[in-house]
Amino acid sequence: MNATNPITTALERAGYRLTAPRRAVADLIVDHDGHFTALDLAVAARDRRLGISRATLFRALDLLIELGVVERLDLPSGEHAYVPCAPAHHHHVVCSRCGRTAEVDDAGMSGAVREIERQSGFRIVTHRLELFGLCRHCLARSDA
Amino acid sequence: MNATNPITTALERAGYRLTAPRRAVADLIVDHDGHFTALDLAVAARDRRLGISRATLFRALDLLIELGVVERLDLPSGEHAYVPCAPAHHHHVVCSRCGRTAEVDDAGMSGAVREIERQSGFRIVTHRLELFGLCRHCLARSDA
DNA sequence: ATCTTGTTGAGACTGGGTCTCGACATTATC
DNA sequence: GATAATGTCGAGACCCAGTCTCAACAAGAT
Repeated sequence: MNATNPITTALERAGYRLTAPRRAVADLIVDHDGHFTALDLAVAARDRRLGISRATLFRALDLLIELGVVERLDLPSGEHAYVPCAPAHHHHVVCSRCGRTAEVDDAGMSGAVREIERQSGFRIVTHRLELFGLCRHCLARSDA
Repeated sequence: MNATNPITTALERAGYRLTAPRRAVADLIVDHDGHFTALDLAVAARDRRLGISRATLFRALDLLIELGVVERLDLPSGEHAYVPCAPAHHHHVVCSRCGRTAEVDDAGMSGAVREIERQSGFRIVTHRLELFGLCRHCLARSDA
């Protein structure tokens, strides 16, 4: 999976050195299906004996967030999680059961934002929308 | 400000004991203008020599969140903050400069949510929308 | 060969939040 | 009024997230 890892490619294209630890973190991330916490990553790294320090792990995450290929989520529980994604403005739909995520585009949000500016008198600069529910897969299973 | 503190009233109405520490936390919160962090509260409590332990402080916060009179915000920086609010579904607009917040209602969000359900195939159960920008006050000041 | 710069691991540190435990107050029960 | 059950409390240990510093090292530039 090394050759086609989109995270690795993004790092390379942005002019960062493609070091072994960064490559390893990128691989760990694409191997995850849904979202993951910093601890998840650390445990996975330890299990595979990758010898990546916590500092490096967080540094790599920061980098990937900056590049827009990973985003931080705030789960309703208050936990922080990370999710790999495409580097464009979008929102995340998170399955509360299995953790899978999907990205959705604007979907009429910009209209809502304008309405909110009118209501509040604020000038909105940025916003974050996170949606939680059940994915197709878990829906089908819970029907059965 | 004791008699009319809406947080105190909410606690009372929900059947919780109105103890001194809880009353104190409620007062600290309404004395804050915008959002505040757990640390802010702890420091304020220490400054006023209220003798409230951290555990009690977090317990009180949990309670208030459960009652819906306080909500947890996730600032873009990743910090957790709390904000007092009305116990109905709404969204928060946060001023990035002064921390003041406003509440806004649905504002066309339910339409957007339906559209997102269609796009993603998820059944959305809940969502969180947080908006960041400049409040009227800070806008006026930055124009000058 | 040397210098600069980017990256790393180790480990200390801060803050958020939870948990346990023993003490105490309140309320209900006898 | 005595007693038991329950709610709440403070202290302090504990765990996780994330940041920071520092010394070592590797790669590329000169």
